[in-house]
Order: sequence, then C-alpha cells, then structure tokens
Amino acid sequence: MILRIEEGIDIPIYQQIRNQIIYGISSGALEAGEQLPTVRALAAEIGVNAMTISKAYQILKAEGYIVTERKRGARVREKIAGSKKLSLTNQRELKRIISEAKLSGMGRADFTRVVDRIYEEVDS
Amino acid sequence: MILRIEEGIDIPIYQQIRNQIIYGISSGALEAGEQLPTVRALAAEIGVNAMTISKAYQILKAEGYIVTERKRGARVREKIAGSKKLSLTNQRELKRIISEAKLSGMGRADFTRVVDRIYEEVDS
Amino acid sequence: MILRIEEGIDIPIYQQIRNQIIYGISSGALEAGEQLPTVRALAAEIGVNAMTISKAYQILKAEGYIVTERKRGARVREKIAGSKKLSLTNQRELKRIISEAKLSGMGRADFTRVVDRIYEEVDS
Amino acid sequence: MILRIEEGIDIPIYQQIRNQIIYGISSGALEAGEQLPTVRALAAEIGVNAMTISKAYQILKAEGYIVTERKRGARVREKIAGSKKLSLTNQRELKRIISEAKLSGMGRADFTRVVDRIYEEVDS
DNA sequence: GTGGTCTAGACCACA
DNA sequence: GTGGTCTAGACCACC
Repeated sequence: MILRIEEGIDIPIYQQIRNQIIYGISSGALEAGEQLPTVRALAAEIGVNAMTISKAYQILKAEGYIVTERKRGARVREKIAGSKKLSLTNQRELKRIISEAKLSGMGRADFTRVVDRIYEEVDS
Repeated sequence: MILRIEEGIDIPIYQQIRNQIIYGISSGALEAGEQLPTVRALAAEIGVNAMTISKAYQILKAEGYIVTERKRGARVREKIAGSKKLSLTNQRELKRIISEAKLSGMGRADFTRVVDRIYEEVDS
Repeated sequence: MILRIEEGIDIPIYQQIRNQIIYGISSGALEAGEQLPTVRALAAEIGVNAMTISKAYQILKAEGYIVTERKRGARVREKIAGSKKLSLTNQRELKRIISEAKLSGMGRADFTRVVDRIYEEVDS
Repeated sequence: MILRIEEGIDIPIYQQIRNQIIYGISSGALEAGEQLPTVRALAAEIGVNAMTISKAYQILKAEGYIVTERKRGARVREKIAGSKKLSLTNQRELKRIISEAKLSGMGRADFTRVVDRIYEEVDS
C-alpha cells in the first residue's frame, strides 16, 4: 500500500491521504482489520507533519472506515456500515462531472464505459 | 436561467456560479451563442461582489465554455471543444466517489442507476 | 454568551467549547443565524490557541449545528436537522448515568425530577 | 455476569470494565456482598492486562461500590452509600445529553420515554 | 480580516 | 510506543 501525495493541486494533504486509504480499502489493497501504519511512521514516510496524518485518521474514524485504539494503532474496520446511498455532496459532485462530461461530447454510453473501467480498477 | 447559491457549503461562490452556468449549458437552459448577464447585473441579482462574478466568467472563458468580447459582454460559446474525455481531475473525483459508493454497499448496477437518473436530470 | 472552561477536568478544551455552544443554542442564548465570535477573538478571550477553537467549530460544523464561511465567520445554523433520536453514544452514557443514579438511591421519579429541572434550565 | 469489552470505541478498557460492573450491581446481576473474580482470573477471561483490571477495581473501591480485603479479593459492598444525588460530572453529562436531545427535536416527553426504557432495562 | 491548512515542537493517558 | 491534545507560529484562499 503506497500513498502518493500530489503537490501542485489544491486538495489538502489530509484529504488526499484520506482518499487514498479509501481507494485502498475499496480495492482490497487494504483488508478488513488490517493494521495501518502508525501516525508517526506514515508522517515520516511521506514527509509531512504527524498532525496531518492524525487528522486524516480522525476523519476516517469519524466516517466509520477505520478504528483507532491507544496502544494498538489504527486498523481498517471489520464491518463498514453500508448506507447504499451517495452522500448529498457526492451526488452534487457527480452531477457536476456528468454535466462537464456531456459538454465534452461524451454520451451516456461513453460515460458508463468510464464508470465501468474505474469500477474494475477499484474492484480488483 | 436562475442561479442558486447555497450557503453553509464549502464550495467557493465563484465555483458555484461557474458550476451552475455549466449545468445551464449542459441541460440546454443556456443555448449556444446566448448572451450572459453582465458582471454587474448578475452580481446585483444574486447579491455578491462583482469580482466574484468576474472570476467565475474568467474561469469559464479559460475553460472554453464562454467567450467574452469588448463591449458585448459574455456569450455561451458556439462550439464547445469536445475532447470526449474526462479531465484528470474529474477522473480522480469520479474514482473517489465510486470508491465511497462501493464501500457504502452500492454495486455497479446501483451506481449506474444513479448516473442514469442524473443524466436524465441534466439531459432534460 | 459566556464560555467557561474548566481546567481540573479531563474533557478536552475543544470538547468543552463545543458543549458550551450546544448549551447556548439549546437554551436560546444563541439564536438561529446568530454570529459566533471569530476563531481568533474567542481564542484570545479564553486564552487558548486558535487551532483549539477552530477544531471546536469544525466539529460543530460537521455535526450540523453551525455553518462557517470564509469571509463571514461562523454562525448558528438556521435549521438544525432533527433526527429525534439519541445517538448510540448518548444512549450508552445515559444508561451509565441512570445505573449510577439508581445505586445512589435515586428512584425513577427522583431521576425524572432531575431531568425536568435540567430541561427547564435548557428550555428557558 | 459477563463482561463485554467493545472495541472501536473511545472509552478506556478499565472504564468499560468499571461501567459494566456498575450495570451488574445496578441491575441485580451482582448482589450485595457477592465475590468478584480475582484480578488475574478476570484479566485472563477477557484477555486484557491485569493492571487494567486492577485499575478498574481501584476506581470502584474509591467510589465505594466494592470493598477489597487481604487474601479474600474484592466483593460488592453490602451497603452502598446513597447520596440520592447525581455527581457534578453526571449532572454536566446529563445536561449535555439533554441539550443534544432537544436540538435533535426530542421533546421532554420523548426524552422521558427513553429514560423509562433504560430504567426498565437496568431495573430488570 | 475570515476560516483552513500546515509545521515543529511538546506533554499526556493508555496498555 | 501508541494516538490524542495543545501551543505558537506561518501562509493561503476567499471576498
């Protein structure tokens, strides 16, 4: 599991970390119950402050994706609660993306093809 | 064509305006070549600073969605460049959304159903 | 609206601030839409670091009690979403409190009396 | 009397043990004068460090819920001091919970209903 | 001038 | 040795 942080982009580092870990869980690269790197270790590895990692972990914890315990560190949650719905924020984002896709000339079939490709990537 | 600015949400106002205009073009509410309100008129209408509108228009122009001419103001571009591809940013966002959807228990069919619903909304 | 931070207690400062603001909203001391102190002003007033206040505001924002905007600062949300249920955490806490109350000799009526008293305090 | 330690929750293990024993006494599962398991036995049973159990017992002793005697181990106290009042800490917690309940749209009757339900659970 | 992000330190409770 | 909290600074985007 390798995290890559992009610099020339305006997504906060802690969000990028949060997103990458979600990719990892979703794709199976991180298994249920699997141990995550310690805050300090991950901070050293990607060269950021420990608080930045801590913030990412706290978000993931608040969202129900991981659990953290004092002595044991952070682990992927065994059972992640499934609402089976997109958040309002994600619905809004998806609408924006689809609007832009349509303006770029992509039809519904083209878009679905992209979705399928990503699904396979994530659905290893 | 009515612009609705949501407050209590983290998207900058100029981005919201940019997005809404894209929805408008995508859905046909704004036609190719159609005149957009002047910066000052739109600023007055939705009660924000003129600089904010100006910034939104500049972005839309840089992205190739509108053209601005001296004295005549801004118009929707006649032929919007069709790359038929998602931008890297949008691909990344879509991947994030799909990852979260999958973790929430949505299968590929569930997701495609949401896409279809939004497509119809935008494609009205 | 005065915030009082207690020191000899192991509740994190940002939590205490979060709680006090919730008391304020619940009791009506803080009205819907009312402006909260700026992060820096409140930090100076109670003598803590600005990040500590910021963290409290972010929690309140994530919980849907307040909204924050770049230029306008933080305000009490106009319509606070009502689940009409206690969180699991609060149910667990309430169970613990009731157990301890019972062991101290309080009957159900005694406990209800305390609840009523607090309700009036909060329900000004 | 079975102790269940929940993981993925922010309450320290020694506190969870302390709370569960209080539930037990309150509900009658543990009777006055009843012998508690030895520190080592309980530690082995639920798979935690003996120090953790010891800390829980020390707290319960300091709070007056149990007594410890040389050689004989720990027992539930015969007569638990009945102040018939909530501790200041519990009053504060209850106030917080009621404030949150009220903001979630629960009226006093709704809250009392929850209290009643828990009372029956604890009062079995 | 606002909230948001980030750093480089520090101390603490838990186990 | 872990995550959690806190400080005192700094810079940034937004408006």
